Amino acid sequence: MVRTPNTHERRKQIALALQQVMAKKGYDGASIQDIAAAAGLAPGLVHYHYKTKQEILLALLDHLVEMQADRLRLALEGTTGLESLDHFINAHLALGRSADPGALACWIALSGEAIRQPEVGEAFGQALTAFRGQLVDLLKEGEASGAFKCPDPEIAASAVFAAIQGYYAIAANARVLIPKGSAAPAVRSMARALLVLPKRSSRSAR
Amino acid sequence: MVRTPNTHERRKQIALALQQVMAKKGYDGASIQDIAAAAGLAPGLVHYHYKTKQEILLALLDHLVEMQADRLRLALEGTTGLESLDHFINAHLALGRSADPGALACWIALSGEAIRQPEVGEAFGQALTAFRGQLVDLLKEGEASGAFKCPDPEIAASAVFAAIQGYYAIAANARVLIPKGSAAPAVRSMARALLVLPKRSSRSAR
Amino acid sequence: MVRTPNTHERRKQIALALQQVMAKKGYDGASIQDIAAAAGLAPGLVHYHYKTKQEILLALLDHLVEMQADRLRLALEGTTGLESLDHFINAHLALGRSADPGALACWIALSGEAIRQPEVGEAFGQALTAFRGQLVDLLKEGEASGAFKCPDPEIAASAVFAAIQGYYAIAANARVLIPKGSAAPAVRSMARALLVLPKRSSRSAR
Amino acid sequence: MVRTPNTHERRKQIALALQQVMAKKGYDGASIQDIAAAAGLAPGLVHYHYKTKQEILLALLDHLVEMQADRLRLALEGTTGLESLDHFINAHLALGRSADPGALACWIALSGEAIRQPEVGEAFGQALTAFRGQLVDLLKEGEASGAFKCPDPEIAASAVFAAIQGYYAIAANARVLIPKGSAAPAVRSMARALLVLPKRSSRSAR
DNA sequence: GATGAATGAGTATTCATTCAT
DNA sequence: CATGAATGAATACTCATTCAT
Repeated sequence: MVRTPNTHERRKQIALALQQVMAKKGYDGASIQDIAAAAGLAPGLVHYHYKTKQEILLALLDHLVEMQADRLRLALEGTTGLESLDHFINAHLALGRSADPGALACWIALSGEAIRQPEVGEAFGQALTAFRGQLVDLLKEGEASGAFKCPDPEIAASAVFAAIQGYYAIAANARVLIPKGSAAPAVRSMARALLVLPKRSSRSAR
Repeated sequence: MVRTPNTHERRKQIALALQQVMAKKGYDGASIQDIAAAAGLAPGLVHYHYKTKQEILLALLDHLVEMQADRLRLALEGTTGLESLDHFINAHLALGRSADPGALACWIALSGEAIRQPEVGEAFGQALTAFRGQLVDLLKEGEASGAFKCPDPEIAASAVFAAIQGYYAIAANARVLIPKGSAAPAVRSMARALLVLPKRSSRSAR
Repeated sequence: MVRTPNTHERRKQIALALQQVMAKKGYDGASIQDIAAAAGLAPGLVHYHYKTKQEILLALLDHLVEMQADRLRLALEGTTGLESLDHFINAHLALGRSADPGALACWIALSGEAIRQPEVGEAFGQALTAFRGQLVDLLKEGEASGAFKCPDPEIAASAVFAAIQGYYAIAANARVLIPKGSAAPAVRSMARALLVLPKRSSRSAR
Repeated sequence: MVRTPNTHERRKQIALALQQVMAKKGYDGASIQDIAAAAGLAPGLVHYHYKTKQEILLALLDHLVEMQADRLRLALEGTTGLESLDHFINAHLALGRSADPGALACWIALSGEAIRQPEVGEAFGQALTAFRGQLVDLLKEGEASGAFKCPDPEIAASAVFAAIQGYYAIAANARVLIPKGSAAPAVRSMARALLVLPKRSSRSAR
């Protein structure tokens, strides 16, 4: 387990370098030389750690998913019902404001690569599925706990998830179109349209 | 009258060939040779009609926008108030089902190119801006006509538009995640959460 | 003789367009489209009047030679002996100052093309030979008329001609290296070193 | 010490290959493939060592200038006054006979490229300026040492330099026009016309 | 592990030339 | 004569991948 402690580090280093370069040049535009330079490594070393360029992309996807999952775990900790839902939305829409400025651009670029590279497509699809799955679970739990009713959790989860992904797309390409700070509240409001809330708690969360 | 025989036709032909190829291979993956082959033309001819590959992409974007605008015009004809809003949503979410099968994939690919190619970014941003602008107008008109109240049309328009764009992203990459036929109704429901409707018309349209 | 009066005009027009473009972009850099544009003609028309691009170059060479020959004829008219020599030098070194600003650059470019294109090489060599031949004749005549003695007209002609051509090369690439107005007087002085003048006429001409 | 194994060598190898090809096909005619083939290298390697084709041309110019400078240094060693001048002339006019058979043709081709490629123009102009500068210095020293008087070293240097460059141009394109072995003596004679020599040393050197 | 030189296929773009109208 | 669309070969340059050291 402590064998070649370097390798793991190097791999992450390279994946992050791809993120950095890809955010500005896209996947095709990010040459191995670019990546190596961004990582401060010799070009030959990249292919020592990754067999192909695609492998780096998949590793980056993993990394992005993990980061997001961590953020989610933290956000959902100790929450239930509506609060869980709201925190899910908040955590996701924090992507644009997060530490990695290129993560958003990479996500959009990944979405494009996913269409043409089957392996990427599958991995990306799984990531989407997993996140949406959490949302479904969360809605079912909310219903089970009596926090709210949700006539069709599958449909509701997809809709909320779509709203989130859509804000990503707009934020990446035309940030001006999103009034500052309006994304999360708006999605939270819209989400409520897909639930039936008990009588007295109609205020939006935070 | 036969003066400019076919140059306009050829340009459209080439742009459509790009759409066809790009849907499967992405923008970078669509070589000029591929495009020419898809259009049934000699490779050299492509650059006779378009100076650069980017120009073809911009022409394709124009085409996609026009198609969508036509669809919208048709859908909005003679409608007002809530109906307008619903038809806007329906028309947009028809993209996936439309005649051009690759249009959706191209739209996602375009969104990626928009990030790295400034010219594309501007054009794509303008397209987004224009469509969202229609939504804003529509909400303001609805309010003016008393069909509903909309506390903040800018925010509401962005949110609804995000949901639409998000469905695009999911449809392109993980269609299974969207229960058949659920997209438009879900967005219409969510839209209502951002409006204040008069007493008795709370059923969804269409 | 009056048959297709247009053709002759068109050919000259095209050759001059080549001169114009070639002066700035060189021969390879001058595309048929460029030439056509400079001549204000449709691209297809160029190949109607000239079978190949090389033919235009040869025509341009002819034109340049004719222009220079005209200038020479004028300059040498009614002169003899030393005066002829001096006027030959003056006329040639006027090239840089002449009406056609690109002629000099074209001449240098031609000299480069002459090396790789045999047909151009032959034509260019003939042009050089012809001009130097005039110089030889002129020196022989001067000797015959007793104006001066010239031990070896072949050698002297080549040397004077080289000096002239060398000024072309320098003028085209580093005009600053030539003190204003110094070229012709310097060559005239140098030429005298290859002659034996009678006692009292050692002043320079013009 | 074995750290930068061969990159410098490769660059020279490639530049010399350009010289070889360019002498016969000119600069535009020398394709990267040609150059690689002439150097016995894989095509891709050329662009590994040089970013652009122009860079190779500039390297070749440097090489040619260095070769010539070496030849000059050797020729001028331990000489003064008239002898220096004569050796300068001799050394320059040895170019055609030198080991590199294509050097002359390349020089002419370079002169053409210098006109249209600004970077080449500057470098070529600097080379011309440097060589002529040596001539100016040499003339001033000769005057300072009392070997001869030179009323205007700037003008004289340009004239002698022009004669040399002119012989290049003629040698490259119409060698027959130069009687064998006549170039250097002729230029030496002409050079004297721009000097005032002390009474008794009117024989030519070498 | 690490280096950087090497490979060779791939790509956008240019262009002389042809040709139907 | 004239047009401008069409052709297909050529070219500089890029790049993922390999490999000797």
